[in-house]
Amino acid sequence: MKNSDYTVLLVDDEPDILEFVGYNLRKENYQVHTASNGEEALQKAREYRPHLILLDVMMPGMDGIETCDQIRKSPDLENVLIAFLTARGEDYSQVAGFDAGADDYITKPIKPKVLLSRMKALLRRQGPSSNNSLQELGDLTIDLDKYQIHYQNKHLDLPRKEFELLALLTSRPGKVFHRDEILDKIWGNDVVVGGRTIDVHVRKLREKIGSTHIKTVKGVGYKFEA
Amino acid sequence: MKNSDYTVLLVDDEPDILEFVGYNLRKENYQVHTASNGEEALQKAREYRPHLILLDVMMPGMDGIETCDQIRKSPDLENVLIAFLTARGEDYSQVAGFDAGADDYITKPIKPKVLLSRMKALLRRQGPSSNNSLQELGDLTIDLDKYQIHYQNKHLDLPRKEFELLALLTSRPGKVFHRDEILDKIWGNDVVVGGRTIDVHVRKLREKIGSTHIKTVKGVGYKFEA
DNA sequence: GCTGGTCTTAACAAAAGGTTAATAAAAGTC
DNA sequence: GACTTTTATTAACCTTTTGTTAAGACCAGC
Repeated sequence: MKNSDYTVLLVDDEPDILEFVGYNLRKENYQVHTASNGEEALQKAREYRPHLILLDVMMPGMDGIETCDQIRKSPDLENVLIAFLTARGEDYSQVAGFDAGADDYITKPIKPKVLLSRMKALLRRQGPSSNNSLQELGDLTIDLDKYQIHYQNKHLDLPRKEFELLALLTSRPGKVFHRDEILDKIWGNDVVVGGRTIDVHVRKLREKIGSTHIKTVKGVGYKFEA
Repeated sequence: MKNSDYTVLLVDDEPDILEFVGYNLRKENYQVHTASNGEEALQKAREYRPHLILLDVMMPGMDGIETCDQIRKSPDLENVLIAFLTARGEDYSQVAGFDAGADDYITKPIKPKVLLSRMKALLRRQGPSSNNSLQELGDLTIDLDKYQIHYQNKHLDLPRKEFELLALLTSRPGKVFHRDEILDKIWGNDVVVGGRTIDVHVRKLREKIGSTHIKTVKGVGYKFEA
């Protein structure tokens, strides 16, 4: 895996740092995005899915620790690497940082060689792993491989039929699936089940992911809405 | 995973350091072994298979960098975590250390809180994915070459089928493998075995590595979870 | 050909999931 | 507003799938 395959999100409120570090990273062919505060960091992390986030601790508004916390709480981001940047010798925040789930801690003033070495070590350890069987729908993430969904920061295993039904509906958000269509796709043409079977599964799903997502279209069928 | 599940090898030529750091680690319930030079470190690393080696850089004879190098060259040890201990501000050796394959770099004087936090971060990250013939999954290490696993500080030889099954499941942690898929990959398309064969192997595995790791997804198959 | 571990099978037990049926509620029709 | 049709909700029931066990078949190494 080459450096150019890695995306780094650089977060600092000082433009000088963004420029200096960004320059050094780009020189090594890393894909670099920047943010200058915690909120922006979260938003860009979701947008660009970086492999590594370099996160300044001291920032106005949401500081680095809190940002890190938010990231770790977000199921779709919880596996990203996070390295803090901070002034030397702040032992307390160093500990707090690791407790918040940081993977490394790099002291300012930043020396490019040291930074790059540490990054290499971190990224090497991470190894190549990516999950593109994920389907993201707002607060709901569906992992087709794992038969698992993330909802409100929780992982939830679903029974087979429920999962298949949800996966079907979410495969084309907004589209109404006729009851017959659902029966065909999930039960098969030949299998005959009673009229209320689908409803029961829908109900169980609604119990788990809230009743707003799956909408009834009377006389027709069901649809998923984000 | 508790601290007491982790084995740490502490290497320094100064007895004071060994005692001071050793005391602090043991207080946190880590399993600690010590060595006072590079040769001893290598030998004890092979003997105890630590999760983490804390390695002083400046030592008489074989220094830390070279020791690290030797460790990384040794196939059975190449995946162990290594953190260097050294006096502050030696940037050159810091870079050299990472180049030699270190995972972290901790400056003396050592502050127990900082050390413990860094260790925690390192050990936590060890969990997901690494790509050699050794696969590390938290408290479980799978050695594809040796048909052997390492679980809770013990080496365990597994029968072929059990091992292959485990290796398959852990090749993509979290992914559900359908029973058909398992049969295909381990028994081959053409071989026909009875319906309970997989279950029996799963049961034996669970007997050996605990029942939490391998999860049943009813109607679908099995998955491995750290 | 023994021998000891490994693998498969078969029978039964247990669990989990799926379906049904009865009833209530809601939406559509006239 | 009364009637009809469709969907929601329950909980009990039943089916399917998996867990467990022990016995015997298999196979490699000696």
